[in-house]
Amino acid sequence: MEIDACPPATAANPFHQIPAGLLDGFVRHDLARGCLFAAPGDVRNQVLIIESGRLRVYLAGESRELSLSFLEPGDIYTTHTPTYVEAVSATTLWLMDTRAFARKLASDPSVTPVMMRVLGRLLANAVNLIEDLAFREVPARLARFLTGMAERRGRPLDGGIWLVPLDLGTEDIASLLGSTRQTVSSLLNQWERDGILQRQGRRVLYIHSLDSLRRLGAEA
Amino acid sequence: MEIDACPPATAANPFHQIPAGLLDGFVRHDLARGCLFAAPGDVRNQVLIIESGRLRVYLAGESRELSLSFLEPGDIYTTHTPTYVEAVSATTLWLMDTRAFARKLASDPSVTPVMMRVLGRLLANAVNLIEDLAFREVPARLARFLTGMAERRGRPLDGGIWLVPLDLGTEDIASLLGSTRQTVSSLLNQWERDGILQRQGRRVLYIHSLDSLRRLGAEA
DNA sequence: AACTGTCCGTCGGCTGGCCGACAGTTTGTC
DNA sequence: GACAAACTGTCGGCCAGCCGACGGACAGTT
Repeated sequence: MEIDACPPATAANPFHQIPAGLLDGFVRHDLARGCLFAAPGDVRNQVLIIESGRLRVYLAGESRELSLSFLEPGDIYTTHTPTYVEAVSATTLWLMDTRAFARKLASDPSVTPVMMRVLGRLLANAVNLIEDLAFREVPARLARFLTGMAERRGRPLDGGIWLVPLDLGTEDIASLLGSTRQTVSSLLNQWERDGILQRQGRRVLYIHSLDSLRRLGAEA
Repeated sequence: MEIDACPPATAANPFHQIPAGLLDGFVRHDLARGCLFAAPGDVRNQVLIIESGRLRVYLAGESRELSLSFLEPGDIYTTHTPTYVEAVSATTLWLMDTRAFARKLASDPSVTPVMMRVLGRLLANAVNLIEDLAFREVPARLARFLTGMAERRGRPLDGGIWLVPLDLGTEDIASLLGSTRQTVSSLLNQWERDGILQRQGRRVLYIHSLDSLRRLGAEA
């Protein structure tokens, strides 16, 4: 699962690496934690750039939600797509109307490659998620999610053990995988019994055999 | 299902409505029927414009394939995403390297909106497909696919009946929906027995009750 | 300590729909 | 018009995993 739930920590805020000219015409805006910023069906289409905080992009069905990605400082997104966007923590971002942005693109071609890269990355993420949903079963998705977390966030300890901070509840993980709390719960406990991993409290995960997880993730 | 398996029918080949300047720098190329044109992991990224014929864009798992879209004359695509692209029938297309195309974009800003629209449409399709896979069951997906075809391609006849050209086999439809031939076949036949629709040969579909289909598509 | 809200583990039932199999039908080709 | 190749309809077996239910563990709060 290539969901970007947990990008690598960077010392500097990547927002400040954005070329100054790009922000011309954007308006600064603050969102409180928990604020729903956009929903499918909104008339206004906007381009947004995150300065600080964290946004969650997700789809909602009858009784389930599926998270597509988490936006972090420096990320650019557009509400063109019919998704919900919600502030997971207090967030500062810069906004511009899609129409106005299109005019900006026409007048300043240097913006184009940035935009292309943004769209390309969104598209690649979406395709990866489609592959997961269409071809992989829940155990494989969970295993891939965990190995991804370990690679991005984990710290290796002695004896091939990895310490992975994990500040998501069972339900949150399930929502990232397009599965349910119960299924994820029983898989995690099964693997704990198998000695593949170990949960420590609610925020920390020890992975004893990353290889086993990789094998599980490659299956099906 | 908003998959663009079937863009709006136009009397003339839509390829010839493409502004002449857009093709500058592209190279004409012919593909035989069945030819695999691109696969994930290819180093070359290309932009392609279809002149005639038909291409299928798809993902492949262990033993199943999922079609993302069928490309028809006038369509533009880019192999940026890790997908397979295959000629379903003999196809003539115009190619350009992504790098070169980026330079073209920079020098001729009028191309940008076209490209943005292409990427935006791909992204919207992908998100819709994710929603379908995550939240909707096969009957709802099929119903939405059919109503989409009717809206885009269909012609209303007398008595609320719609004539919808449909040159896809059962298997093709199933692959667009992430389902199987058997399931789609039995659903279509069930609905035919219910009087909702009627298949005429392999290329034409009559929809007697678009409302029923809409209701089926809204379910789950 | 009792009360309450939130989260986790586990079980059994139920079902959507995948899969294999096979027969029947249409289409294309020589 | 005959033969192959490709497509379609249908059935039954089977299983991943959703869903509801319930009890236990851990906070807080009074």
